[in-house]
Amino acid sequence: MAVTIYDVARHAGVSPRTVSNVVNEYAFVSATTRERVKRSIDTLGYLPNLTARNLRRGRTGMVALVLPEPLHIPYFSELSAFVLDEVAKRSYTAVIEQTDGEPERERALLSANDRGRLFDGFIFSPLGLNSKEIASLAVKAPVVLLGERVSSGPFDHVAIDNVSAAKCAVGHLVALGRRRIAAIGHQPYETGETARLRTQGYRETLEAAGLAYDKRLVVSTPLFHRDNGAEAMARLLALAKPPDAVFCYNDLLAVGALRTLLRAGVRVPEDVAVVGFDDIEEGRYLTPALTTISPDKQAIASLAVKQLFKRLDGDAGRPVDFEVPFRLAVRESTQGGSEACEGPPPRPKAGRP
Amino acid sequence: MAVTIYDVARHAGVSPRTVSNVVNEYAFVSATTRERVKRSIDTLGYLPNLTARNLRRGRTGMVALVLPEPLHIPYFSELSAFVLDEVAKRSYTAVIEQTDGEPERERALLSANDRGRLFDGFIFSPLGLNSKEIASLAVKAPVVLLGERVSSGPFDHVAIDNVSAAKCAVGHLVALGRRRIAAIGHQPYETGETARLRTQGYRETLEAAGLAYDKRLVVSTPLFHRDNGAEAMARLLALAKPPDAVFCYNDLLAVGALRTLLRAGVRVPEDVAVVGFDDIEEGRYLTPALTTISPDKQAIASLAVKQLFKRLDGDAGRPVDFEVPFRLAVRESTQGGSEACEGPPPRPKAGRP
DNA sequence: TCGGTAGTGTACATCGATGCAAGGATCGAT
DNA sequence: ATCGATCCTTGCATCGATGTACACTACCGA
Repeated sequence: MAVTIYDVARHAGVSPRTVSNVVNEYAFVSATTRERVKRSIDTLGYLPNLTARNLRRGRTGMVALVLPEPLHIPYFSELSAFVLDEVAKRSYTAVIEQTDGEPERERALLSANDRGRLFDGFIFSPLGLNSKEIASLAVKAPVVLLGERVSSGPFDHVAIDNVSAAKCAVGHLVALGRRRIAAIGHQPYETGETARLRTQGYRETLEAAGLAYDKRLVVSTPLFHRDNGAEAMARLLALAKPPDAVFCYNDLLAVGALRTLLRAGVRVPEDVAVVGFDDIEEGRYLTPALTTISPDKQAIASLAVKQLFKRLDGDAGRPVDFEVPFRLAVRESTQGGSEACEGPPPRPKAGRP
Repeated sequence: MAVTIYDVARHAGVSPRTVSNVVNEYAFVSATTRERVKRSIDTLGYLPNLTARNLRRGRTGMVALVLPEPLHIPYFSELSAFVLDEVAKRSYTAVIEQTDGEPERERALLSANDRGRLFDGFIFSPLGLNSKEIASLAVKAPVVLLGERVSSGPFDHVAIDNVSAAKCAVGHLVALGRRRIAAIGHQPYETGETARLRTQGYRETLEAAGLAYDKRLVVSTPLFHRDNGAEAMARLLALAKPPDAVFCYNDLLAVGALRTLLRAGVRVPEDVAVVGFDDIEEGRYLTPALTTISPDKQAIASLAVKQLFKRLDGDAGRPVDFEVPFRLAVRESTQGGSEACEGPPPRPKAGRP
């Protein structure tokens, strides 16, 4: 039915191998032959069967982008758009897998128990599995981790410096003269490494500024969604002494917090300033527009994909950690002038010992 | 390296063919053999090589979800999440392709000039190609179209009734007593079928209510993004007689419009009521929360995927049109009581003549 | 004249699974 | 004892491409 390499070979009067050589741009094919074959290919409308090619080459031609949340979470959809593009540039196919943070699903995907070694490599944003579990998985394909560092695990890793970023955000609030600065999004769970780092940055900044660390101002949330933010903010407003600023661990929490504030008639930023994290597009169109930590998502995508393909091409060097640049995007929800605090330069950080 | 069917066969002392029979749950395998093979499979950790299987079966095991906009557009990311799940349920892999509405890219994907018949089927949300062009493509794989109907083309089709939905939205504004109702999102372009239908519903509702159709209140936008909405709203506010309500052709436009209104100190809904279209999560957390037409996205995804798989399973019946249910979600941006107007029941509409 | 090598093209095996068709085994019926 | 039918298992070919190894032609320098 479909045109195969044999059909082309017959039509051009050469062997299938020669057709293959032309298709793959093997150097030693005479100009004449090459032209003849190319004409046959065009005439017949031949397209290589990628399944066959991949079987022969021992690859699947696909990499998975494993996400801990459904695609409708803006941070991940924005990131995914970049990753898809980067992968497509390399004539590979990227498949998005949604784990919903379920450890079982993450395990299954990575250890390829799921669809049967369907992927040549993984870009993995873990949630359900903690560092040790991930490191202990016997994964055969290259994996690049996104997000929190798996300490000295066998994987490459791309992440923002969460402590610095949190310091940047909270420092901004301090500089604006805020004194009761709350935090929304702490996670006392096993997998909440991101949250822990951000809380650390928050705490250190307060202490450096001579502000007391008040437990009641740190609200834990099970997830990082809008409704969690709304609920957390409600709890903060109910305090005897409510905060005059909030640092939300992501923009969705901030969206929810803002909603609660505005519904309660609290003025933002006059009464309460709000800072988010992620810089999703949604935040720029809020009223007031959201001040937020803006990680370079394009950089995350391109560093991760680039590193993954290095591994696919056989690079067997030590695992590498990349630190992704970020900046504070100051907008109306804090309104201060334009504080500058930026992350590191856009390049690799260091190989690990 | 990887465990193959031969390894299992040797280990279990049977032929590869028998292993295959067990894996594929062929009926006539003795309980004893089946058990033995299964044990070997577990012991060795065998996983079928899907590439090989697909080659043999003449399939790729993949379907493409072809989107006209990047994934970070909320409507599409929400829809994609559903589609991915539906496809995964069927042990197939869904791949998201972003065309950015480029006709060339759409053409290439569908006519499989791109990656070489990589997909067994397509769920295609067209933008760059118009009805005729799509219909004229010589696509071999089954295609289910999302969005505007390709009149009597050879494809199955899932869409909302845009005219009714627009009527529902505008009718709601009329019922609230609004008299100068604007529309944002008209598209005089060749591919703007969605927009045209919505404008039609808008216009018919006005006329039915005895309100004049005023060209100046209908603002065209090149795209359906937030900034287009913001800009369009600014233009409307600059009119000598600004509107007292706006019907936006999607929620992103409404987000932008709302932003402009709030920045200008216009009260919503008191001075201007706003209705959107799509019911993205973002709208529910706006202040004021966005009234919007809520299409059943889960239904879109499941109808489209179900129909696609019918085709993959060999159903060669006439092309079918599905009409997707919708409802008006009344929220703060119009604030009226709870108008009810719903779309059709959730089932197939009709086969075409 | 002969060996060497660079340039072209081909034959055959192979990647890992499944379709096909036929070979045995078992059992009941005649 | 023989025949069929049913149940179970297998050998071989095949899906469409590419890796390997080798054959053949020119042309080079010795």
